[in-house]
Amino acid sequence: MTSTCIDIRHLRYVVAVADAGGFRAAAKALNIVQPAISKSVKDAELDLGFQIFERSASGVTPTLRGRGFIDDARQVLAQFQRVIRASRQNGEGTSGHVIVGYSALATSKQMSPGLEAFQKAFPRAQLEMHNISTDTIMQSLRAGGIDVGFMMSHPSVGDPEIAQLPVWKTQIGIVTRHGPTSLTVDALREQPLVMGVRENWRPYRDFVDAACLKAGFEPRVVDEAWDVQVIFQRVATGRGVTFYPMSAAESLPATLTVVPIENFDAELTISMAWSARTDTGLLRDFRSMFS
Amino acid sequence: MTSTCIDIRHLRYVVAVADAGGFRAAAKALNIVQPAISKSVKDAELDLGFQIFERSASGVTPTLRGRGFIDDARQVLAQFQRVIRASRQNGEGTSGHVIVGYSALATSKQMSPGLEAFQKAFPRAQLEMHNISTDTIMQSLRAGGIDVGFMMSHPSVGDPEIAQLPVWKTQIGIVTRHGPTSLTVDALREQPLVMGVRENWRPYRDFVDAACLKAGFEPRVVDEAWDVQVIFQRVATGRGVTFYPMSAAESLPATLTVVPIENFDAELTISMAWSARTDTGLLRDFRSMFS
DNA sequence: TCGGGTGATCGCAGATCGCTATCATCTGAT
DNA sequence: ATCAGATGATAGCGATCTGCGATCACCCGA
Repeated sequence: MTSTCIDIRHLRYVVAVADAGGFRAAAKALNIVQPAISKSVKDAELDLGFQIFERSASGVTPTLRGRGFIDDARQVLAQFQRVIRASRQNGEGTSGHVIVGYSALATSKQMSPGLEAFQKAFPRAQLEMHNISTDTIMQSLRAGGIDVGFMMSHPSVGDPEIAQLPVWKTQIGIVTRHGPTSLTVDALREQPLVMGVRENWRPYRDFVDAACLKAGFEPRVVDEAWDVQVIFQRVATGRGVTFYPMSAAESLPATLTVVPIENFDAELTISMAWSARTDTGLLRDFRSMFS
Repeated sequence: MTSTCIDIRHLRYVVAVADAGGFRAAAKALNIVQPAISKSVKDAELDLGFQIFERSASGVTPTLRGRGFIDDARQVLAQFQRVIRASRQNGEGTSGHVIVGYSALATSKQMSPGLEAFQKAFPRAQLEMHNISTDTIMQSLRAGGIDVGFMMSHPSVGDPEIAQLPVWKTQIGIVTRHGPTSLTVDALREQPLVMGVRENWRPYRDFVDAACLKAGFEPRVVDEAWDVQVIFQRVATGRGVTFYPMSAAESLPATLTVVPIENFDAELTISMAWSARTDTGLLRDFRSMFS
C-alpha cells in the first residue's frame, strides 16, 4: 500500500480525460499511452476516495462528485501554469500579471487606450495578450486560463459565471482588395464570400447569417478558413470578400480595406468578459480602465 | 539533460525553504534529507530560469524575483491542497467551499447567526472551521489557506492586502473558578494571572498590557500556556485567573465563569478579515451574512 | 586555528512512470 | 447471431526519478 499522494500530473490527466471524453483520446492528446492514464486516474480516485469517472464501453462520463473535482482541478492547473509562466517571463522587479484573451474581431484602436492606461498606472504589472477565438475565450475564462476577454457579445455566449460589459459598438463592413468607398446591399448579394469556419467562428457566423437574412439574402460562402490571417490572404488573392467590423480597420493588411455597406443594419457589440469567481484586486483595476 | 518539469513537489519545497529560512531546516520540517531539497530547488531554478534563493553560509534569503515566485507558489499550494481536501470531504452533490479561521477570542454566540444564515442560504456549500491564532490567521489569509478569519482587530495586524470589518465589540472580563459577580480593579491588581504565551498571543497580550497600564498596574503573570484549553485548565486548578472577552462566556468550561471588572476600560473589537486578492463570489456571499 | 554551521555533490536503493502486450467487455454493423 | 472495432483494465519490464547516506567545500565565530 503505497500512499501515492495526488500530484499536478494526476490533475492534468483527469482534466485531459474529461476534455477528451475518454482514456484513449486523452492519452493521444497527451502523447502518452492509455494504460498510464488508467493508472493515474485510478490512483487519484483511490486517494480522493470516490469515483471520478463512470466507465463504460463507449467512453467515460464524470460522476456528480467528479464534475466538481474536475472544475476545481481546472482552476488549480490554470493557476499553476500561469504562475510558472509568469515567473519565467517576469523581469526583475515586476509584480502582478493579467492575461487578456481577445478575439480577432475585437482587435481595434478602441482597446489601446485602456491597455496603455493600465500599463501606465501599473508599470510593474505584466500584461499578456493572447489572440484566441470567442469560444476559447469563454472556456479559458471558466478554467482560469485567462483573466479577461474581449470579444463580440451575443446571447449564445451567455453564462451566469461570466460577467460581461459592453465596451464599444461597431458596424460591420466588407473587406475587399480594390477599394470602393462603400457598397450597396445589392452589390453585396452576389459577392463570393470568404469566412471563418463555423467550428471556430460560430457566434460571428450566426450573427452574419442573421444580418444577411434581415437584408433579404443568403450569404454565398465560397471558401472557409480557420484563421483570420488566412481569410485575409484569400481575400487578397481575389477568392472573394469578407465581413469584418469597421472598428478593426487598423489591423487589416495594407492591401485590403474595409468599407461600409449602405442600408445594412449589422451593429456588433464588443464586450469585456471576466469570470465572477476569479475577480481579484489587480484585475478589477484593469477593468476600471475600460469603464 | 532531462527537462524535469516543475511539479507541486517543487513548490512545496521552495515554500518550505522560504518558511524555514534554510535548506536543512526545511528538510527537517518535511521529514526528508537536505540533499533532496537542494536538488529540487536547483531543478526549479533551472526550469524557471532564475535564482530563487541567494545562498550564503548563514542560511538563504530569497532574491527579488524569488520573493514573487514564493508568494505565488504559496497561493497555488494552498489552492491545490484545499481542492484535494474539499473533494475528499465533499459529500454527494455539494459544491462550494469556505474555510474560516477564528481566534479563540472570537468564539462567541455573535458568530453563530451568520454561520447559520450562510448554511441555510447555501446548503450545498461546505463550511470548514479552524481554530487558529491571530498571527496564523493573518498568514493563512495571505497564503490562501483560509478564506476569512475572525479575530481581534488591532493596529498591529494592519495589512494593505487584508481587508477588515469590525463585526462586534465586547468588554474584557476575568475568568475565575469561584464565581463572584464582578471584580474591582483593586481586587484584580494582585491577582496571579495565567495568560497565553506571547509568541502565539501577541496582539492580545499587548492589548491586555495596555489596558492594565491604563488602569494603573502591571499584570502579574505567574503562568503561560500555548493553548486556550490549557489556560482554562490552569485557571480551574487554581493557578490564577485570566482575562477573556465577555462575549466568549458560552465557550467556557462549566466550572469557570467570566465576570466583568468594574471601572476597567478594555473593549475588544472582533473583526472579520479576508484577503482582497482572493475575494471570490461565494466568499462575498458569506461576508454579506455578517454585515 | 578549529569546531559548528551552511549548502552542494556523488553513488546507490527503492519507488514511480510510461511502454508493450494482452485481456475482458461492450457496441454496432453485417 | 456474429464478428470487427471500440472501450478501459491489467501485468511485466525498463528507464527515470526521488530520497538517503556519506562526503565535500565553504564561511563564520570562538
